[in-house]
Amino acid sequence: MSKGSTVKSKVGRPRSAGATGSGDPRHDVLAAAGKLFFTKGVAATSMAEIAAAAGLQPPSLYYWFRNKTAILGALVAEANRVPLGMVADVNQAGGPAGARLWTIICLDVVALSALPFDINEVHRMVDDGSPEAATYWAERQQLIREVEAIVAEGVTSGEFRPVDPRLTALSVLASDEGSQNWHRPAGGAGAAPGDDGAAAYTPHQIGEHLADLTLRGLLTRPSGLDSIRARAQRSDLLQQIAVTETQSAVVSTDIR
Amino acid sequence: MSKGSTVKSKVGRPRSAGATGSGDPRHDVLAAAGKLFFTKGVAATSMAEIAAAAGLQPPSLYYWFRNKTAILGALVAEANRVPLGMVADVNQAGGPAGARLWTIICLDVVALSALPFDINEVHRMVDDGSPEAATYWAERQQLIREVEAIVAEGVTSGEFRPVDPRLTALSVLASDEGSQNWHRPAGGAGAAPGDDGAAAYTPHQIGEHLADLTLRGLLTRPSGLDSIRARAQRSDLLQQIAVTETQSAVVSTDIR
DNA sequence: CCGGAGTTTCGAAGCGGCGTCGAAAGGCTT
DNA sequence: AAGCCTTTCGACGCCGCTTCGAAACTCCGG
Repeated sequence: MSKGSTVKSKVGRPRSAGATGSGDPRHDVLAAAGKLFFTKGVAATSMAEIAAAAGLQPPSLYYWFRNKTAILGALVAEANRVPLGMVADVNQAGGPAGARLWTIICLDVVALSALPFDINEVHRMVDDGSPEAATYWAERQQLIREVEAIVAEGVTSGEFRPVDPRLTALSVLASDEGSQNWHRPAGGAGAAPGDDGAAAYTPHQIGEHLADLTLRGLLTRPSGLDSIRARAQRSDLLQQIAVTETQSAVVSTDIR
Repeated sequence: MSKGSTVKSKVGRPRSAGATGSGDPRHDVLAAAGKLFFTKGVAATSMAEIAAAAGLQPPSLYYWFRNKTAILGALVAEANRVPLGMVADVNQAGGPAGARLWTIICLDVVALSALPFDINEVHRMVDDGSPEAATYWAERQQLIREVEAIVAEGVTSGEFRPVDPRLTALSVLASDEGSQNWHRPAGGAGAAPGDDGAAAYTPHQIGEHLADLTLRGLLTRPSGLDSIRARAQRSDLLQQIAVTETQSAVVSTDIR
């Protein structure tokens, strides 16, 4: 076994079509799959299409990935890890729970929107017993717990109303995940067929709106929202939004 | 053509298995499909399984429904119509925009939770050009517009902060649709595999929590939330929740 | 009682998607 | 030159949705 990725190797049977791509077939497959998942949706994308886009015949995909779910799994790995890392950064930066939560909501919306697929579609495809499914769900549970902890902290400090932290954390993530597909080409729930939809809004706008709405709903002293926004904007964490936005959609960074 | 539904007719070729069910095959198919969609999810349910549960062979399904999407479409018809009728009722009952919106959010969560399938799964399956898809999306657009109108009304009256009505309406519906699957048996995003999940909460609890959070985020005078809750609880509209909850899941009322 | 029309069901088969198997076609090492 | 390893592919099986045409029965008119 080897699968010498990131190395442009000349070993192995040559392709029927001339060699195309970067020299790292695994990366090419993920890039092709991400692009197709983005434009057509996951279920509507066939292995044959992915193979063709990657310059391979369909069976060759199974040398690099166990099955279609594994391809999705490799792309999905980002889906929780990016927000999780973000939460860690925000927590390390410190500050009141309100400011941290505001930043997290805003960044989470942008991060989810930047994914090459609708995260809701993933929740249905990855419900088998595969290993990547297990890690995905475990990481997602951790993300919920992290948000829950921040909410709980805000409640005990008196910064937030006495809400149920777990329920609130779930609500926050549900909003984020529900809004991330408004601007997708393939039948988004907001940008429905035959309608202008919500494509007019940028992920950044949506994130700020959602963060405002949620925080104002939580704060004991709603007038504190302005200072929270100010503090969050000052933090350089929001600068990363620009980065995340540009690298969007098409899996430019290599998946690992 | 006839398809004499609701009539227990003795015409037609007899079934290989003895005649089972209510005498209305169309209804039997929908009931069987609803039950299976609920327990296994839509994608994981095969036509053969639906046929078996309805006491038919697979091809016979296509006498009553054009295809699998049509079965889903018949079940989905409720998904928008119930909330739409509810919004009409609430608007007719009158009162300030805040109280109406609170009731709508709460009822919408309960109504969506009572559906025999995950509405998010529908958003992906019904993106073809079929007629029931068109009506579904049209009705959904109308639901968005109704909520948007209430928000706009609250904003102009000064009851709500000056938010973007459309963005807010989309956020509200996104939350509702994101939370409706926390208590489903088949891989809900909240009640994830290998975790206690959010199954502990009833749809009613979730709805009230979401309504509180959203309304408090919108109200110019957050302290008004208490009176809104009181007013909403007084309205007999909430009594319908009990009804909706009992008739849940399994498509007891005949679909038309 | 007979024959045709209408209704409902089914068996056989097509098609397209995912995934497997074993072999083929190269380079690399000895 | 002879293996060995890596990568790719062709042929194939299986399962899902769906179509087609015929079968099986009732009903009704004569």
